[in-house]
Amino acid sequence: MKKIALIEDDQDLYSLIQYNLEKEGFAVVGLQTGKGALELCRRERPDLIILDIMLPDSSGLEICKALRADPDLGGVPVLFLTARASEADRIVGLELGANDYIVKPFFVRELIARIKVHFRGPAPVSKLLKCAGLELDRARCRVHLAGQEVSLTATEFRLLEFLMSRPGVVFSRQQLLDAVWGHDRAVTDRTVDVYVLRLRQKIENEGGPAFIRSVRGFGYSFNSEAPREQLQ
Amino acid sequence: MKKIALIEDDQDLYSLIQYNLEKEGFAVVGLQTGKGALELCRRERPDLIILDIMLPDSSGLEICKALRADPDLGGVPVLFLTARASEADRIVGLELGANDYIVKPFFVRELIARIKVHFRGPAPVSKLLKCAGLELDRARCRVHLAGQEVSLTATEFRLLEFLMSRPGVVFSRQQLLDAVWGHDRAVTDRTVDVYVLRLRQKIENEGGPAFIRSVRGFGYSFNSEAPREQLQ
DNA sequence: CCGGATTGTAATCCGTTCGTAACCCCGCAT
DNA sequence: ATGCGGGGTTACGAACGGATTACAATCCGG
Repeated sequence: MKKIALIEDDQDLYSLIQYNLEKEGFAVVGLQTGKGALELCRRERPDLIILDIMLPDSSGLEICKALRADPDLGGVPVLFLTARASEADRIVGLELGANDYIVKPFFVRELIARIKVHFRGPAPVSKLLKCAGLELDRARCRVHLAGQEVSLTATEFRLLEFLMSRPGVVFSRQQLLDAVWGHDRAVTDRTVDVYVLRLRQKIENEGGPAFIRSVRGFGYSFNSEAPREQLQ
Repeated sequence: MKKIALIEDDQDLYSLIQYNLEKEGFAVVGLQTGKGALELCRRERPDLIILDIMLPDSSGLEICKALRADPDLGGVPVLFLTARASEADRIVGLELGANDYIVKPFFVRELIARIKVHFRGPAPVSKLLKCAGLELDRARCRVHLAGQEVSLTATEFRLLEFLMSRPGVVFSRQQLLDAVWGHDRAVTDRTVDVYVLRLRQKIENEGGPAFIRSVRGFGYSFNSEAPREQLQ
């Protein structure tokens, strides 16, 4: 569960935001003054900080500057929430290191949506395709079968990737050629057979599940139906 | 130099934004229609995409969805620029995968500031990248192997830094050229081979770990898998 | 302005991978 | 049985992709 620090002096607004954040499943820690904000963040290590700029005892801008200077908190997204709407204010806020600048009045649900943008992470999470002991890691271009790495060639990898990304769907040889080899390439459709064979030899160690299913007269598909031992 | 794709049908607004982006040192590629936007992005590989929602021939929302589904472009920040100001519109836009949602009319300098937020690097990455005796200090631009300093040229350093910052992820030669050399430079992709070789000669003293992995048909990656002595 | 370092390209070498053709095998319909 | 259509399997030459070397162009400090 993500933890959000909320620094906002207006009691009503504080409660409103807190209520909505908690409804969304976030943990909220916060203050209605600016004084202890830095210490709070150091102690609580929030995943994101919502900062009012005009606080009675100190400026949100100062707090932001201090946060950015802190080696432990420098990477935490800061989101300004303020009534100061002028172009100059916005630019100062953003250039000071804030990740977003929201002007009051604002829509609560937009605030939530913007918070979620930061948690979506710029991390192009390595998309893993998994099925019954078979794991394909797109980012790493690697395939593991029961924990053991299987070495595939580029074409084998792309073919398996395509089939695994649409489990159960049957593709004709021509469709596979278009998708994996490319429309422009002029390749015999029997080539697909050979690659399916090569894949099977590598990932279907005998006794194991039959991952690739031949559909007579139509083509091939990745076996989504709990590909346990084929009992024929 | 960062490259920005601008999809905006209004001619005046397009020119205004283009002028200001270029003044800030960004390279701008763009279209005034939505039709070829996806192809443009696939071809140009921008670092950020500014997208109008209401285009004459297609919807920016659709383009965004397609961008997010593309494995190569899914990680590129998308910034909506639109007159649709309702709460529902904003939420749809942000939840569709946009990284920011700016309502017209807007301040040009705020747009620039928000773009820079994305380039500040969402990377709260540590200044020191380490892996099995290899240490790269971003701030000092120095590399140590088993305590000994290794002297790298600027290009070698940037290439190693990029690879080490995303261990395990495989990058095509083109991606590496875009990231390390920059989009604008016209460089053969074979050049990457040469730099990988030079790096290997400097950091892979024989008998030691194999840090850079060649992935035939795909590209190169930094070896994250506990690159201990190769036992062959 | 010189000389070394750095950068990018071209050319070569070599093992791997690719794609095809040919053949085999199986199930099915006549 | 027999022929046929479609998939499985094998083998092989061609093409590709990556490593490596050599070299020209450019940068940069003295």
